[in-house]
Amino acid sequence: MPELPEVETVRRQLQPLIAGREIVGFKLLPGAERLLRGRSDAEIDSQLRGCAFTTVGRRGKYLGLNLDNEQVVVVHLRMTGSLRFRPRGYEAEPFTRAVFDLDRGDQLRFVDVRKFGTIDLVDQMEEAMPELGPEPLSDDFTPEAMWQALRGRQQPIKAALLDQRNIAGIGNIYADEALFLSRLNPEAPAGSLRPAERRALHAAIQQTLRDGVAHGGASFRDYTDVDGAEGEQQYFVRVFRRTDEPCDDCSATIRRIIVGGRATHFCPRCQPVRQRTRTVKSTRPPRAKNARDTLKP
DNA sequence: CGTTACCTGAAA
DNA sequence: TTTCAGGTAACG
Repeated sequence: MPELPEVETVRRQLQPLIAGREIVGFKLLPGAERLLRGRSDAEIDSQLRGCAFTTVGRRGKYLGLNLDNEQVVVVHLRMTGSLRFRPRGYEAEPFTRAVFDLDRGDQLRFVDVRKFGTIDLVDQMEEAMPELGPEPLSDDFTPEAMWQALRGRQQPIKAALLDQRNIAGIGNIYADEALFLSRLNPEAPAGSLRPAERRALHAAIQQTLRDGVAHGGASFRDYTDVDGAEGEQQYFVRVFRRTDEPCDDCSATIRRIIVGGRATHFCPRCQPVRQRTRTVKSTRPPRAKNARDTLKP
């Protein structure tokens, strides 16, 4: 469920709540063994006990809860995970899979209906993550950096945006929204974007992610913040899960198709399939494209 | 590259 | 009863 804006919202809320707080215990609830990828909660508990949280970082959709012993708890919420900070005596919640017991009786709970989420304890955050593309809201995410990640790819631009090795943190909501804002057809080959389209996409990615953060993330189904409250971004989406509604900009009917195995929402009038610029003059097969543009760096 | 599996509950 | 879901790894 949570994409970059949702995870960033959690990061911002969590840090002041847990910074300086000591962990007095960690436990896994029955049936949630996969959460730790095979490690036992007894092992994690013994390592965490007596440590205190310091800062909270984020890379893509991963959260890094830093500890004062230089280790880091890396959390991925996947589809339905959420972290809840709850004061002493707060009622139990369904689908709680793991609990960090803190000093003064407060708890940090990992709640996750579908049990896809993960928690790792490592020395460096990178140890718990695959290779990820650039952070789309960082200073070094320039239009050139974006193009470096997408050039030469034949896959649909929608699929390329969802691939965390290209750009980190974009998921299904914000991919559809960024493509709508930049007026790009989701099925256009990623490597086919022209310079003006690249600039538009780059700006749209940053705008849609920043809007998402500003509205505290999108709660379509399961996402909640550390207090269990919903975000507001679902009220501002232009196409996502608005199938058959009229487009805000042109009133054409928003369509839903499957791209890269994921539901994809777009306006067929605002985001048309781009016409080929070259006209076919003979039956001779077309020449190969510029080799530089088809080679992966 | 697209498809399937991982899980479980809500909505159609 | 069937379909669908803010994600990703492992398939073929």
